[in-house]
Amino acid sequence: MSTTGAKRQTAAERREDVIQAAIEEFATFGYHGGSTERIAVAAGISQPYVLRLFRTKKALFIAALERVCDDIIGAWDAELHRIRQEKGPLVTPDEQLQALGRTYYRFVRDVLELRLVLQGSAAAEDQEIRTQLKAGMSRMFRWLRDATGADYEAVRQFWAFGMMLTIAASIHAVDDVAESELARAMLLLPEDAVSFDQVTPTSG
Amino acid sequence: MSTTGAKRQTAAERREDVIQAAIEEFATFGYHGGSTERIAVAAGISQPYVLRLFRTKKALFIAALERVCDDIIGAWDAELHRIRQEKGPLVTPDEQLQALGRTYYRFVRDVLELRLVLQGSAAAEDQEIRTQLKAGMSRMFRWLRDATGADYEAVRQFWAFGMMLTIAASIHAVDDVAESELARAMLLLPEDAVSFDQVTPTSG
DNA sequence: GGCGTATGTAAGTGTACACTCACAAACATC
DNA sequence: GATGTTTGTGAGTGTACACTTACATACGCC
Repeated sequence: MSTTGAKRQTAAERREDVIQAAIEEFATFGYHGGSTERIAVAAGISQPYVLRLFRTKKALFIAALERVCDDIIGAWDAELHRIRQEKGPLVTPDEQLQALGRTYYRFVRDVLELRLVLQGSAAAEDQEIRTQLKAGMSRMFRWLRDATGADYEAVRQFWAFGMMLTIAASIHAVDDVAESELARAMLLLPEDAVSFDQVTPTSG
Repeated sequence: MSTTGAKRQTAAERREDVIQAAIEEFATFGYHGGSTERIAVAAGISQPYVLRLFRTKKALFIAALERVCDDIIGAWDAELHRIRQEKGPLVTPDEQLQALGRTYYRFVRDVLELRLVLQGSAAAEDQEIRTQLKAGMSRMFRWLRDATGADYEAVRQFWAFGMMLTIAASIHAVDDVAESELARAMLLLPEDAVSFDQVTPTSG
C-alpha cells in the first residue's frame, strides 16, 4: 500500500459509479444546473475521466435517464411478483396498479430517480434528451399495460398521480404536511390521514 | 426622430416586457438553462438593465413564477364565469372542474406558462424558489377549491392531470400522437379520439 | 435653459464549467 | 522484464454568463 496506491477498477465499474452519482446530481440540480465536476468528486475520480467514460455531459444525462427508467420498471416488476405471491395469481389489474401506487415511493431509492424523470421533462427542449425520454416513458407505459393488464384510463391515472407525487416531493410538500391542507391534498391523503408511511420513502 | 432616437418607457412597462420574455425563456430552458442576456434581447433592452429592474436572475425567475400563477388563476376565473353564464348558476363542482380541464390548454398562452410551473418544480432545490412555488400552488389549490366548491379528491385529480398534460406537452407528445398509442394515453384521449381540439392550444 | 431624476448602456470582472491534451501509472501477456 | 493496452490525472482552453461600475441620454419642472 504505497501512498500512490491507485486502486484501479474496470471501466464498467467506474461507469456504474458515475451513473449513480449522475442520477443524484442531475435529479437534484437538473441537466443545466448539474456539474460534471461534482459528479466526478462523488464518484471518486477526476472530472476529465467522467467525460472520457461518457463522451459529453449530455450523453451522461441521457444514460442516467435510461438507467432510471430501467430501475423503475425493475422495481415495479419486483413489487408485482411480491403482490402476486401474497395474494395469489388472481389479482385484478386495478388491484395491481393500486398496490404499485401505494408503495410508489418505497420502490425507488429516496425518490431521486423519479425526480430525474421530472428533470428530463424540464430539459426536454433538447431534441436528444426528448427522444430518449419519450422512449423511456413509452417503455414504462407499455410495461404497466402489459404487466398489469390494466386499460388506458387506469394507467393514465396511475401515471398522473405519480407525476404529482414527484412534484410534491420536489417542493418538499411532505415537510409541512402537518400545517398545510394543500400538502395533504397533493399527497393524495384522505383528510383524516395521520401517517405518511404509505407514500413517503423510508429515508435514512 | 434622430438615429439615437431612444424610445423611453416607464420602468413598470419595461418590467412587464421583461417578465413576458422571462416566462418564455425560463419555461423553455429552465432556471439554470435560461439566460438573462437572451431575455434582455427579447425584451429589447440591454442585459444590465434587466438586472437593474430585477435585482438578480433568481428574483426575476420568482417574479415570473408568481405572475404565471396569477395568470392561470385569472384564466380559470374567466372560464368559470363563462361557463356559469352559459349553463346557469347551478352547475355542479364536478361539471365546473371538467370544463376547466377540457379547456386547460386554451386558457394559458401556448402552454408556456404551465411549463414554467414544471421548471419551478425542477428548480425547487433552491429554497427561495421552492417557497415561492409552494405559495403559488397553494393559491391555485385554494382557488380551485373555493371557486368550484369541489372536494380534495376532485381537485387532486384535476391537478394531477394538469401536470401530466404539461409533461406531455414538454416532450412534444402531441407531435406524433398519430403514430403513438403512448401519446394518446398521456393526452387523456379515448382510444377512438380523432381530434385534439379539446386539449391542444390554438397556436398561431 | 438649467437642474434633478429616471431610464438606459458600454465595457469590464470574476467565475463556473464543459471539454482537450499530453502524459503517467497500473495491469496483462509473452 | 519488455511491450502494448487500459485506467487515470494535471494542467490547461475557451466560453458563457451573472453581476458591477461608471457613464450617457432623455424627460419633467421651475
